[in-house]
Amino acid sequence: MSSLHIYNSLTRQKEKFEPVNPPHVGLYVCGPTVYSDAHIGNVRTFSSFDMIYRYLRYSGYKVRYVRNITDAGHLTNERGEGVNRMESQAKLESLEPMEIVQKYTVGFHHVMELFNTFPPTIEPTATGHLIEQIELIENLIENGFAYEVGGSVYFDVKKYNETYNYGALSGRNIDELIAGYRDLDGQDEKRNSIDFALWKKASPEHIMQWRSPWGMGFPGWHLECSAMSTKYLGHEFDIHGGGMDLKFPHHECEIAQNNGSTGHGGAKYWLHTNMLNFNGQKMSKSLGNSILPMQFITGDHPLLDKAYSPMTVKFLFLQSHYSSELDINIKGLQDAEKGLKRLMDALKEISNPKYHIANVATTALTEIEEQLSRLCGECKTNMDDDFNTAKTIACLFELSTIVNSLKAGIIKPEQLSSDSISMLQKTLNDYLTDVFGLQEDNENNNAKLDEVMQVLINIRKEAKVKKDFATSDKIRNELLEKGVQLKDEKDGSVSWSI
RNA sequence: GGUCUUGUAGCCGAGUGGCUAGGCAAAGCUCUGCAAAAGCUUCUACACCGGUUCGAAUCCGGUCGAGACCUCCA
Repeated sequence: MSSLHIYNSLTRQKEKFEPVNPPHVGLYVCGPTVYSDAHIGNVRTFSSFDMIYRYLRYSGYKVRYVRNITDAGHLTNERGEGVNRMESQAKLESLEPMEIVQKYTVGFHHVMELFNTFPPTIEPTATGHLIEQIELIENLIENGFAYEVGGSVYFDVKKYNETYNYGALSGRNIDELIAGYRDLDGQDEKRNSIDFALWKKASPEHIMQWRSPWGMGFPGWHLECSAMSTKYLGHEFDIHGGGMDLKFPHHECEIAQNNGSTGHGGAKYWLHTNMLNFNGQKMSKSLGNSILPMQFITGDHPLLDKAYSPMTVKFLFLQSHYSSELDINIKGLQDAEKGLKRLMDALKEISNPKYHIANVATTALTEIEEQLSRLCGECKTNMDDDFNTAKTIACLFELSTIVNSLKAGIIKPEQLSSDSISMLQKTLNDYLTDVFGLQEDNENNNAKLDEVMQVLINIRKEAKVKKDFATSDKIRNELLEKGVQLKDEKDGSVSWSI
């Protein structure tokens, strides 16, 4: 079906992508915890997986894309007294926990829509799958990989490691982990410091707690993803993704839970997207320097010089590889804005019907056609190589140069058959629109505004005919001050853009 | 401390041992009433020191620097 190769974190090498059950592909991505606003780093991760989802579909796969919503809250401190995140934030804001969940879920969806990402095909919540999670724990206890102590249940990592390899994904070994934990106190109930909670007993004041065979409590941090990926994608599925920061312990624990309960590790391929920095500094909730997506869009942040559209930010992401760390800064945003405009202008230009006239194909391909054909083919080759969007974009820029040369008359229409023109248009459109999910900022697509602009353009045209350049320049300059740029095109027409 | 990643031209950022990444910026030219846009041209780098090789940005070793995870985070 395709020659896609992806870098598998589990094996630490690039592998040919062979779905368990083609043409179907199961994709699971660890979603957000909805107890605060999603920040721009979250958006990078989910945009990356959106691109992956889109490209898999574009390649002909039928994808079930599951991305969870974590709404149950986790321990802030696994060794400590078990503060439920959802609950503490709720008290702070005097809201019901589920109100917070609702508020931030809606906000998250809104942001993802602004960034033009597709919703997953299933978006399960942790609280909606407590039965499955409890069943999973019972299963693990039965299989001897979990033990109950005083109303809590822990995963027995040492026991697990006798049969499986805890650390296969993250490259850690349990002896070192135990050694590393030694100086930390409060390992009261656990058999070993590295054991992790599957179910945590809740104290009476916890608002979010549920009935279980071990008493009232709440599920452990890693449990929901195992339960829900198994439920919707099966014991063995194709791709599991998430941010690099989840590799350990979260994904390592997930694999352990999967193996311990089903005998299978879950996903065949593990993908990790890398972190986003701002001005060279790590962006994180704990450092308090995270910029919210809406702040980019409004420009309302002391570190930003102006507003940047979601598409500009997304394009900046796509210009680097998903597995590379990316530093976001003003210069980069400005560059991305210009670069994206160049590509979108080229797409708009080549979509003009005037290029799509029946052109007789010559028997031999012209030099330009050969170059064009090569570039279009390379887009796929590059994407098949672990979703190399940066390289693909480089090809698209080169295709744009062909479009612009055509527009400028440097390349003559005779040099390109209508098939070549179609291929050029299709490639730009497919990758920009379908695979990358980039779109025109809708300000440019207002019909009424265009009518108004035509009035101004006509007045200016008349002034120009009369050689009244003072008036014509006044119109152009004052519009520019308002952020609208007029361009006198080669063919005598005038175009405008915001 | 442990595990891992990384160091590429003014900036960002791809790079499969030998062939121009690309974008932005800068300079020149062309086009234009002037602009803008666009086209062409120029600027050609791989932290440092060794090694392997006919040949290394790419592989290996070391040094120095940066970062991530090990603790809530995508």
